[in-house]
Amino acid sequence: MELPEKAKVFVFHFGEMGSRWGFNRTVGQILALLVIHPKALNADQIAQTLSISRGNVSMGLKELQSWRLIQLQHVAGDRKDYFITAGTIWDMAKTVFEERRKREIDPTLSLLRANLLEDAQNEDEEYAQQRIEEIHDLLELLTQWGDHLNTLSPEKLESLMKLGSGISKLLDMKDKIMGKKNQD
Amino acid sequence: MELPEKAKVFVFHFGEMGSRWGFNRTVGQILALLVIHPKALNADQIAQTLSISRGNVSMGLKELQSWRLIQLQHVAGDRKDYFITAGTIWDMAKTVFEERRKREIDPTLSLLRANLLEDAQNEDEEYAQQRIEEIHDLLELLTQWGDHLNTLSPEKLESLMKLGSGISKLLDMKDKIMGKKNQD
DNA sequence: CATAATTTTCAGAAATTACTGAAAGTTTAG
DNA sequence: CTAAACTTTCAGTAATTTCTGAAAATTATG
Repeated sequence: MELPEKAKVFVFHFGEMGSRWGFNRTVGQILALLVIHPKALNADQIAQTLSISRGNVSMGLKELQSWRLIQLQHVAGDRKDYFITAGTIWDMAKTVFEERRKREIDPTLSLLRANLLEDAQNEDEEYAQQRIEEIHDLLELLTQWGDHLNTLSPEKLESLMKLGSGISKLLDMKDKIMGKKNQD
Repeated sequence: MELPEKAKVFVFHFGEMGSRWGFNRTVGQILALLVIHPKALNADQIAQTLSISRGNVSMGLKELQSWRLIQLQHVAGDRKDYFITAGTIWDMAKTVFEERRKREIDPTLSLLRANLLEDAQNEDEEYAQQRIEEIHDLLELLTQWGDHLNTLSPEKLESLMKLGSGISKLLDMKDKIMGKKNQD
């Protein structure tokens, strides 16, 4: 399957960006291909289109499934496994945020929780302790906030994001009404 | 300089997580070390403490400066360059978000902008075009939102994040008051 | 159950990324 | 200007990651 020029540019770009997004070139390319392709594709089609080995495609698809970004789709009368992207672009973005949090924040948060309670032995350790605690609190806040945002419907989330500078006014408004009860 | 056990755990963990955060092991370790160390450190101290080569430290410090996460500090009576972390943990988190956006989103946004305007030649290209456009819109929205959040004071940002599920109510409130003017 | 179709695994090869340490470059002091 | 103190660069090496392709495992068909 030969891709149109524009599609190629898109796919190669995803390949190049892949490593910055947490996966490798091939995985990036496979994802890009599935994103722009209207119909489900099987592993051989992907391998042939991207000129990569069958084994590599298998590993890439596994990786993308672990990210919950693609899903299997069976095609009637065909024994092969076909794949499509999981949900809308918006869904995928949410998933990426969640998965990245799992991989980039959760391990650190666990470690800090486990190591946080013991007290410091001297002044230097006291300082270290404090900064580690700050990191812990920040990561915890971020995590909780991410959870909350994830419970919002796409519409609400979108309208929140589109508030722009309105968010500041809204916060002021809330403070007035609530009488700054939650201030610390 | 020998680190206390707890500090070691922290530093090594940052080293291991480094690659997930967009830099390498050494850079992660140097950052962690500077975060928990109360005083500024010079390159030799860092190299010795982490048991890595002087050249590697030089490259790592350069990288961390390009991330705007550390800054030079001169120590009176000493010709060596000393380094400390740039700002509070909170400041650093903001910086990381900004820098990651630059590295992970901006290049894609540029490409999509440049490639978005031409029209599709057939049905398949039309589909690809639409999905690419969705990605473009999403990235643009994310970027703008990030910009807005960055203009908020740390206090306001924190109070926004601490709203939790209150954010949903606040949005409803706003819709009522504004008469859903901005709805699309 | 046998066999054909398909997917997965994984050892070795290739490609990429990170690190060392010595040489080159820069800055400061006298 | 010269020398000493310090930093950066970078060629070569080491470590890590990715990729291939053939063999093993799995799944479906008759």
